[in-house]
Amino acid sequence: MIVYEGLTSDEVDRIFRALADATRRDILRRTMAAEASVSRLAAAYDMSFAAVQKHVAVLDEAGLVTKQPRGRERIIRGNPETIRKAQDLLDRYEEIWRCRIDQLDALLAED
Amino acid sequence: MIVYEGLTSDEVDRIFRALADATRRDILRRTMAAEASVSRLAAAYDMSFAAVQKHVAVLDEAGLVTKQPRGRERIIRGNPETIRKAQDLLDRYEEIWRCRIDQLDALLAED
DNA sequence: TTCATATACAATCATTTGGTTGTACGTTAG
DNA sequence: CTAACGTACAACCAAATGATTGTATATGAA
Repeated sequence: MIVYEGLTSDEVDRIFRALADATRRDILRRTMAAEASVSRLAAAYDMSFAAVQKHVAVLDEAGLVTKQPRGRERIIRGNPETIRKAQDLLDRYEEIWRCRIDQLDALLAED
Repeated sequence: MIVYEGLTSDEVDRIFRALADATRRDILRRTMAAEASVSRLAAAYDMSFAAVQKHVAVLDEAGLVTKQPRGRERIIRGNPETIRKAQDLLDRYEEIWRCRIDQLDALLAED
């Protein structure tokens, strides 16, 4: 069931859910600035490697980062394309609001 | 602990978490287009009134809608201000990415 | 006043989430 | 080859989420 921007409702769920955690947002920030391996990322946080690994998986399943094998490492990179899709979704809500205001203005202008 | 745009990390959590559910996004869409009471909203979904009431509460706590008493009803309106804040947050990630690309370009230009 | 409506809120329950530890496997360095 | 490193994944646990039903309270209409 396609909803918008070629995204299903579940995919949108995953994107916003992935963004709803401070650790994941920080991982996203880091990997947008520079690629990093999972273990490199894990070193930055006060939690187990497996926990960070899971956070990366959530971001990956949302399409917010990509995971590319390189030797024994997995290189994580932020994916600006999905960020853009999220922005487009938010734009729609603003647009809906503007339409309402325009209608109100039109109504008032009838006087 | 202020993070950005006058929002704490918890507040950002709440905004994205609230957006990570199709029913809540639909409530947001409706209330951005036109104000509605909780019972009016509840009539639109195949779930209990209490469930919809909870979804509205999640949106309210995130600041994505406002709840204003009017008689025995509560009038719900979408709040474009918080949508804008979420957009600003996403803008930052794109900006971080652009900086990385600029640095790469600069590096390549050194030849 | 009386009754229906709109909301609030508590208790409950199944599922998901965010974390842990432990084990296994592939890869690189010595 | 062996040892260390990086990752994958399963099992487990506490807490949060998304839904339910039931009860209480306030408002509006008759």
